[in-house]
Amino acid sequence: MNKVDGYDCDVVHEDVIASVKKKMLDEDVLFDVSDFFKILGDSTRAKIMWALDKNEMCVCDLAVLLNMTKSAISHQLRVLRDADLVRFRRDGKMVYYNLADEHVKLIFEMALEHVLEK
Amino acid sequence: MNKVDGYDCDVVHEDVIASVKKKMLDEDVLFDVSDFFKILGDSTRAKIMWALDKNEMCVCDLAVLLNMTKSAISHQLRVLRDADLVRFRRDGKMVYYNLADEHVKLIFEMALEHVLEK
DNA sequence: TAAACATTTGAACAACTATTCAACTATTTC
DNA sequence: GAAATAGTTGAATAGTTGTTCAAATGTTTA
Repeated sequence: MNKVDGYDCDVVHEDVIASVKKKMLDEDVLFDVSDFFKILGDSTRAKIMWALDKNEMCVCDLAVLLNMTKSAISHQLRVLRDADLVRFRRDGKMVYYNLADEHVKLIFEMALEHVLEK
Repeated sequence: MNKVDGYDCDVVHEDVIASVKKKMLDEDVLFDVSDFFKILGDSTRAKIMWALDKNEMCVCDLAVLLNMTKSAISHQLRVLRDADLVRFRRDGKMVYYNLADEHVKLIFEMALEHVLEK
């Protein structure tokens, strides 16, 4: 099934492959980038990020706004925290969340433009 | 467990919730946006998009470049095609793929900036 | 037409993930 | 200190998804 080099096809454009390979980002970086997209690739987290871009909110606010349990929201906020996309501050019983990153806003807007362009 | 309105907590910032709700995007749009991110949120697809941004390539080229089977690449190319992120042209036995969207390049670069900023 | 090669596809399997539920911590207020 | 409220967490479950494998399609060439 496989060819000499372990590939299951002939190498047809070695020059292109070599040229692209040279320009390719480090594998780790590409993993980090796709991990970043993976986080925005869940609609609950996307909604949370979108909401926090408009206003600082507590867990309860987010739960009411998105019509979900506090637990579900809290789990996703943990993911966002671990990814350094949100920050939080405690005030009494409540914990208020904020966006940690301004890039996200721009990326969001650009993705939105793409989606609406159909 | 739940309160009057079916929420499991008191509504503490009704004004904020109302204000954000008004600004919130249509649910369908938010789903589309997160679906878009979901597609870039896989490292194989991210690598394919990155490679195609550098050069038009056939399935075989991509398989060799990314050290994967043609089948695996082809499956992911189908996902990218269904999402209108790549276009293809057939030339004899080979099928060449291209980026279909220029937004992606910018979004990618911005995400990269974010990732490298640590 | 048959053989060879590039690509596609469907089914199956393994790995991952989002939500639920119940139990827990932290803070305030009575 | 006890009760009430806000939030967090771990385990379990159900749903999703990426890769593999085998079989298929489409195209060229002998």
